[in-house]
Amino acid sequence: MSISRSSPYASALSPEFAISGFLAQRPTHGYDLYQRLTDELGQVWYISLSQVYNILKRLEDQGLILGETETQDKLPARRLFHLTEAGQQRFETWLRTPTGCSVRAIRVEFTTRLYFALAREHSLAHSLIDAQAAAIRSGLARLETSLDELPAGQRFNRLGLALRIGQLTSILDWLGACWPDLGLSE
Amino acid sequence: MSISRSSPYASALSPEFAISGFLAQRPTHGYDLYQRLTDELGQVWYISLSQVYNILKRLEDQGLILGETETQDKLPARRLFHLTEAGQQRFETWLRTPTGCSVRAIRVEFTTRLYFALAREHSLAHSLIDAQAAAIRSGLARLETSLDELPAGQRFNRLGLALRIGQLTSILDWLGACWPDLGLSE
DNA sequence: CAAGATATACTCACTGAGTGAGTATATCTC
DNA sequence: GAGATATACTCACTCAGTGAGTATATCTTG
Repeated sequence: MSISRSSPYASALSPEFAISGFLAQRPTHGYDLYQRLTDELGQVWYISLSQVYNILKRLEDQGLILGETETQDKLPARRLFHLTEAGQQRFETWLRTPTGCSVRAIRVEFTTRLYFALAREHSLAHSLIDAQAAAIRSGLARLETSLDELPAGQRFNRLGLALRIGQLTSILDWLGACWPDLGLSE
Repeated sequence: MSISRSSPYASALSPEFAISGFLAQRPTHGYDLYQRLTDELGQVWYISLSQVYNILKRLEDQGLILGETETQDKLPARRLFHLTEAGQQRFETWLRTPTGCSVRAIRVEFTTRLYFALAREHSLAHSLIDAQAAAIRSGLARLETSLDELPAGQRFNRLGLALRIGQLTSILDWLGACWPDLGLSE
């Protein structure tokens, strides 16, 4: 019911904020959320129907969403979920906070954030892109320093670092291109 | 004890094969495995000590490894693990099977495989790199086809695909450079 | 030389990720 | 009229990953 201990996870590695985002647009039920996730964010999240229900259950237990059963004439009953005050606030905060510098986090979390920012206001999306690019540039600088400091003998760790640097650089390029790609250039 | 149902996971997204790999080199205990993971593969896997023990427990339950308690004079007792026949075979198979085409899988799984291949025989590592590059090239071709087929209206999914394509391309570059980087050119 | 940090070695209980099978009805298709 | 597909959700499970706790031995430092 309530959470005495806050979640141990960064927890943005699951589509829970995507679900919150859809619910922020309008209340809806699990089945529909699943469809929207696969239709609109299918290239970002690969998720199963039951996973959607798992997340809904957790969010409800944590008091971030609330569901009410709605019976229908012919079709199965369904539970309409909406964000609570707490859930709304959590989502708004998330929407404006830039992602950390892990490749996976950017690939899925930032992309999701961008999606909802675009649906909200283009200017928000624009500032998110800029902030994210800045975060990556500083992350890259740190990684490059680590690489310089890693002794040449640590061949394997150097290789791993080089891979991460390449990945981040390619994300940076993508960020630069994504504004025009969305057909919104200035 | 035994597993009636085989694991539902691709399961190479956890460091279990890294652990198996160290055990294939010589039997050892959890604490040492943790240290080797962080020292030698620290840029690939970021793992906690208890997670190592979790994995050891699972592998033992699945009959892939076997532990024997060894008491020491002054220091705490420890459990020396070694691969069973099944575990040995599983590792050898894994070591020779190229990774799928997900960015994360390549970043962590392939890199781990390369590490153990290098420790074994350079020629094995060489053929792994070639096979992996080929797998990525064909994955890239598929993604590019999908991108062509995605209607222009699906802006967001197109963007997601473009990101993945960029990531894979950068991995491909890295693969091309990694042989010389290891100081083993030719 | 005693107090405290660090190293050795592992256990336990927990939350959350993710899967797959199952349930039940309604509508669409051939 | 039979069978596939769509709507809508439940349940039980395995595995990922964290954080706190236990207990002893050795190293460090004032």
